[in-house]
Amino acid sequence: MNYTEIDKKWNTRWQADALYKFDKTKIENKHYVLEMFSYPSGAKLHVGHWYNYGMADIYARYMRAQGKNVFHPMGFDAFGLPAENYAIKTGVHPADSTHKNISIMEQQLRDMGASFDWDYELATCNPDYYKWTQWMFIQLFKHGLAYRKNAPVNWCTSCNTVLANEQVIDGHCERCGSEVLKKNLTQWFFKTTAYAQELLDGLDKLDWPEKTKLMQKNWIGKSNGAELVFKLYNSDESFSVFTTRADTLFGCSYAVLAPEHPLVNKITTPQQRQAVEDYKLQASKTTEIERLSTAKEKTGVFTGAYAINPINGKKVQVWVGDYVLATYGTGAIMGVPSHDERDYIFAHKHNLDIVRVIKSADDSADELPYTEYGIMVNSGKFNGMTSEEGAINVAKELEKQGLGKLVTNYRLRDWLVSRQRYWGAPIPIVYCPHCGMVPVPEKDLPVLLPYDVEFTPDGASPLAKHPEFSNVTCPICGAPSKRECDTLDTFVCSSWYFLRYPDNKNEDMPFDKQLIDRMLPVDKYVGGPEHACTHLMYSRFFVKALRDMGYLDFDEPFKSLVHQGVILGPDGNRMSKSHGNVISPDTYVSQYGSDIFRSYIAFAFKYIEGGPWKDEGVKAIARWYDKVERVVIDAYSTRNQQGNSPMDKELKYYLANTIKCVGQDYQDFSYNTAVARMMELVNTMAKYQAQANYDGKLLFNTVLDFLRVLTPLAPHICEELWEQLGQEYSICNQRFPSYNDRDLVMDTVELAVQINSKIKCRINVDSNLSVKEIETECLKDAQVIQLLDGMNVKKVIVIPNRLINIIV
RNA sequence: GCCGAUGUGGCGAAAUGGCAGACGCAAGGGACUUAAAAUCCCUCGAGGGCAACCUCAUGUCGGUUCGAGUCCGACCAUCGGCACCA
Repeated sequence: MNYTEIDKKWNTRWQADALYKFDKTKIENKHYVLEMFSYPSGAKLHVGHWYNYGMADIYARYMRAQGKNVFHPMGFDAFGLPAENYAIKTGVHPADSTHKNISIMEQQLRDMGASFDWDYELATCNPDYYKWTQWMFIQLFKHGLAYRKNAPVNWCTSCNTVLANEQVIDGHCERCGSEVLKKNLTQWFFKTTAYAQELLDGLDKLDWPEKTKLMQKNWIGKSNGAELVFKLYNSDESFSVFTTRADTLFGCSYAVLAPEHPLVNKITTPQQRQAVEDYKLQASKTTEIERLSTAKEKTGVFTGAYAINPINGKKVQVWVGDYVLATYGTGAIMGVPSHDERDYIFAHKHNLDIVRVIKSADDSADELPYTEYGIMVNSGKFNGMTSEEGAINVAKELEKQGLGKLVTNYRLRDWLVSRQRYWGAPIPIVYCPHCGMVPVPEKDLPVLLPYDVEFTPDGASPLAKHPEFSNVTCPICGAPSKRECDTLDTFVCSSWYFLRYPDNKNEDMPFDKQLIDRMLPVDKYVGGPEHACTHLMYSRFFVKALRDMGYLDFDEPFKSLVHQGVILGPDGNRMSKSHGNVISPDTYVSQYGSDIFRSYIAFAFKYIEGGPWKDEGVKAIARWYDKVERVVIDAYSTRNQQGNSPMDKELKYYLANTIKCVGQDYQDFSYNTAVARMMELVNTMAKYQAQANYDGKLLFNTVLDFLRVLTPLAPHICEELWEQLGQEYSICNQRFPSYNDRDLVMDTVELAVQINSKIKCRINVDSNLSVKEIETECLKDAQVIQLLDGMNVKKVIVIPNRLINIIV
């Protein structure tokens, strides 16, 4: 069989016949299968694409064969830095390179033979898409979920743009690896923190990998504690600190404000001003990396001011220190050196008091700092209380005096969405000298991204250098105004694309609510785990926000999620040009065809784990398909042969077992075992054919069912064989076969016989015997009697279909 | 440092607490062939024994159990995530 020719033959026909067309009239039976869409790079599809799209296609085809109305769209995440950086390097405009890449990649994806319905294609860089991305922004803005603020933000020195918290990995830019600085800038944020609790609670109900849910949970970082008010000594000013350990408040001997804390300037005494100013300057110049590398060193400067410990009225020094984060809690902490490691180091270095106020229950482990929970001491009327009780009671006591309250804090920050780059969706806001921030009226959307822009990155937004774009009149009062010239983070575009697919041609709305409420959530979402705290979190935020604004009626975008593993280079490193270890699927596909290639990657790896590439087995899979062809064609030629064989029962068993196991495996993305089961069946069919005078009709029917089972994995080959067997087009419309439970039961079954848990022999018993009967049968067995040799049988454990354990 | 995952033949990997290594690859032997390819058959965790068989083996050490790759505890190694989050 010429596999590459049949790829073409059938793929062309399937596309001409629109075989994978989603039936919009039967939404109640829909099954939405989605793979994370891809970035249109100029390169050819790589092994990773095949691993993601090819393998998920097996699932999609299986669900089709189960009678589901499968919705399986594909599109492109087309805005973003690579195209822009490519443009800076080569001068090719991002719009041109992107559109070209999309058409190349689309063709490659079509050639893959996956069951996408291309009618629903979308690309986020097209105005008819980003019009609605902008619309989303405006809705969020109107509901107070998009806002602008000046804050310390992450600045990538090489990309010349700000980054979201989620895009900073170990102090480096996730995209280019350059160092990230903290800068105070006015930027746009989405209020993801408004949904912190719901994002956390919703995780329980999701069929997602536990690991991923845990990552989101940790990222959200809920922590219960208290805010306590410290009044400044001889002043009307005060500040709050956040703590989870209000039980240690009696041990507080100082307080620290973050360098960016607004109160620092107000309270610093003239004598300390110079030192504090110097310290602040130095802190602002520190990169994330430097802060991390000096993590253990606790620097700081005394402000000269004193505050009052609210629980005991003690006067404590107020310091500035960069180990306190401006962006978490209140940007200020109480220093309790005796019971916090960092405070301990800080106090030691700066000669501050260390007062023990918690004791361990058993008087052991009394070294300071003691950071565990324990019993309160030196704490006035709270003495003797446990830390758990104390943390709540101290806060409640202070609450009575208006000096404290219990609060919950989250580590999650609001999502920074503006970028100082060109190739993204413009933020639809106008700044009017009279009216302030004005959203672009919806009828004027999209705010088109102009083509003729100077997009060399120099830290300023490229659009600001385009006067026709940036100069507008205020939509409200008509006064000359300026447009917002930043663009949106591409993650904004990808946070709602799954909502657009089902209604991708809608010109009046981003999507029709009636439709979307029936089409969503996505039933099976497939993509890499690297998006755990970015795309997957942002999308959940979008759905919840849209729900609260009344645009849809469900809570979660992705009901069930599967992460594919990563196929590494043969050297065990991630495939990359710089490692020189990139494997191209094309070499294999052009030699063996797409079915054999995807069968190989299905068989050779555990799907969710992946692993280093190796290709020793590709030939073996090709050989296996040759064998399949031989067996199938032979079976066809003997289909009318009358006869019977002692193997009839065995053949039926293997068919039933294959149908059962492979169906389950397809559903579980356990493709390697699915292939193994089908190999067993083919081996059995071949063995059966070698029998004299076998039942040709039985074999032929077995072959037909086998091809139905194999189709999701190898649709082209199966379609070709199906035709050769004179069956009606198309096998892709055939139902997945069912099996008879009776066939799964063999007449007799071999059981291992253990004596004191050691296997001694095996016996064959009738498979429908009860546990009791098996025991009797076994103890009657001559071999067993001999092995027992008159020993005293204490107990017999029978595990049906497995073994018998005789305890003597 | 904290959280999580993983660890099984020469290799990829299988195993609802129940015969460890399914299914393959590679390797070796054989059949067919003038020969090769293809195909088919056999062997294939380690060690011991003429043998029927025996002993040891799922990172290490313990534990629970009639029975542990699987459950529990401690440790080691690798990978991933978070990391001054008060």
